[in-house]
Amino acid sequence: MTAGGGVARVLLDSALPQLDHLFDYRVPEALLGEIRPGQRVRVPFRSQQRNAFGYVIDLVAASDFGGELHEITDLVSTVPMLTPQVAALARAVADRAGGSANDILRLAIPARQVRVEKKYLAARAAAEAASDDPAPGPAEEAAEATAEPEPTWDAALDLNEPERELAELLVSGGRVAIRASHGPAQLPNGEWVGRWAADLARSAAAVLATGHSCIVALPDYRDLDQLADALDGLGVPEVFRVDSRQSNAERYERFLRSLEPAPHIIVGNRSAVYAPAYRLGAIMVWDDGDPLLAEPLSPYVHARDAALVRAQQEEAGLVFAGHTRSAETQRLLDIGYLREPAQTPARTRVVLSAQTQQRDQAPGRIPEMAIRMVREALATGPVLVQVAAPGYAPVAVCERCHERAVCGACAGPLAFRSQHGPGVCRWCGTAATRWRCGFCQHERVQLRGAGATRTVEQFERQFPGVRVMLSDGDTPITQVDARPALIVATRGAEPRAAGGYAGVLLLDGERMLAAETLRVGEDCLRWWENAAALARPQASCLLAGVAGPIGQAFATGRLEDWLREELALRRELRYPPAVRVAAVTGAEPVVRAAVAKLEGLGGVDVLGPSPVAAAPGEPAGVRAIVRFDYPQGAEVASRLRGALVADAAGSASRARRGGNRAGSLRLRFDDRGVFDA
DNA sequence: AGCACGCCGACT
DNA sequence: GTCGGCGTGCTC
Repeated sequence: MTAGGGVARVLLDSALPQLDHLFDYRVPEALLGEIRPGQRVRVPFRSQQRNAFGYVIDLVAASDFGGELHEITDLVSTVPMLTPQVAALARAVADRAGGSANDILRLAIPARQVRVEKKYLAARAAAEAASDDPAPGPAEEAAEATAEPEPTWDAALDLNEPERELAELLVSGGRVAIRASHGPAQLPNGEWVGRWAADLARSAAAVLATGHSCIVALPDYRDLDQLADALDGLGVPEVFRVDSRQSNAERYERFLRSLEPAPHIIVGNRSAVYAPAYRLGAIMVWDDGDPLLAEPLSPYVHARDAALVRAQQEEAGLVFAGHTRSAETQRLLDIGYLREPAQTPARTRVVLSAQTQQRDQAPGRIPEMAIRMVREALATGPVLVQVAAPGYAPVAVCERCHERAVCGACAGPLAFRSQHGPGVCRWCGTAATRWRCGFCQHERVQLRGAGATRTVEQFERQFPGVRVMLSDGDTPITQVDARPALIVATRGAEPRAAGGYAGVLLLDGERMLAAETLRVGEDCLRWWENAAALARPQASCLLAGVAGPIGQAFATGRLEDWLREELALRRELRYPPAVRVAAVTGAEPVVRAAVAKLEGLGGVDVLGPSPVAAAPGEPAGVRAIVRFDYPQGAEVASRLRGALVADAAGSASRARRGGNRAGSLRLRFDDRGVFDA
């Protein structure tokens, strides 16, 4: 607009959905040539006096905004913190999930630390002054990116042929699902990690060796530790760790270094998928079925989905690796979006003992076959015993025939407080005062599932003189040594053993399978498989009390057989991941208005709205669940987002009168627990 | 979020 | 005629 003056398109820091678009500002004379895309700026907003912060997304010659432009007030920092790739990613991911780009940027960009930044910039300036050939700054990335990639680190290590081939496939945009090998691996410093970590580290290193960056996202810090140690063992430089345990200063320093135009490896938790990466070659996600990879903050985007979007946008490779496979990953394999490389991963021998359990009459007793296995294994090393997490309701079975006790009215699960008292149906609430087994007419139930502490006591009695340790959520153990011992662990809290376990016993499979969730089967396979992977190569893993297709799938390792059946069922019933879902919550009229916007869209159906319990500090509202086919995703998200923006306008005045803004519209896409109680 | 604008009822 | 209630909508 102004002659000679550039126009900056700015994304403001604001959680308001109405402000989630670009605003144009004039670049003042004093800042001409200084302002670059990605920088943080201060701008006047809604009056000349009040200010807002934001990121410069683009610089253009003229604005197509009708009104008069204000001028940028200040340049906050010369560092272009928001790379064009991350900006595009935030926009696309937010659009897909009905959220604001700002919500994603909060995960992508750490809080600025002025001291850290000054120190970093000073060190860089000094390095440039000392060298004839100044290192290019982040701003020159675009120019640099057109040059041929030059490996900064050539593996002095012995990357073998399959690893190099995989890396080549990935950096040219290949997408794969990998079942990782079971068993342990020893690092040069003598430490033991999972073999999966050593293998994944080599794959990431192979990507780096091609001159590309690689991002690896893992669910929790224990996984992260193993991968970071494995990379360290390989002597890979330029590994940046991103996790929630770092101090703000540390995190910001890593972030600044990852903005530099040099290939690097990012190892981090779910938000690592948003990290800046020079010349991104591949994104790897470990164990994508782990709920920790689902972001708990709005717009609740799962790292898997963000990785899918980012790999597509940057034409980077994509790896979903794990001992097991999520239904989502299986679906992507089935539709041909992912490929499975030809390989036969090492796998622990699995044995089922369902029959033994059936004959075992005493409640809560450890099956005879399991006792034998544990005794033999204890002769050579530590033995892992996996039990259900505390808080799991005990399973009620017929005392005589061991069939599950179900409600006479609706066949739902019965909850018993004691062996003798009456049961209550967890689905329909009917009290089963005179329960009778539907198979053998016996009248008494037995409660299965003892809890970790009781299991410890049982093993202490059964194996006098043997060390018995407990690792649970409250007091987790990370690692145990190679000496014989019994380690009782709640699922997910299993320590790893130096050299691997001599035996693994999965004790509460039946009880875990009784959880009333859509994903119970997938979750169980993941818990069992991850425990089995902790065994040493010659050892075996015994799963007690589980038969049927899921037991077979686990015993043979052919998880895909079970997953395909499961997916077929979900397709039939329109459950995710066969379809996508969005939960629409708020006051009834608001939810109805939002859902009404979807009328006439094919491939979309709506469940509800139905009342939901009042959240703390909120009045009871309603929730509708929208189910839609994948191709409708963009349209559904944009229409619901439209309803959200409209509601936000009204909600301000409602809040002034009513006191709070309760009842305003909330959206949540692809919530894995949306169908669970 | 705040703040201006604008459209109805009650007043000097 | 004008003042001011608050619902509606915009913020470059």
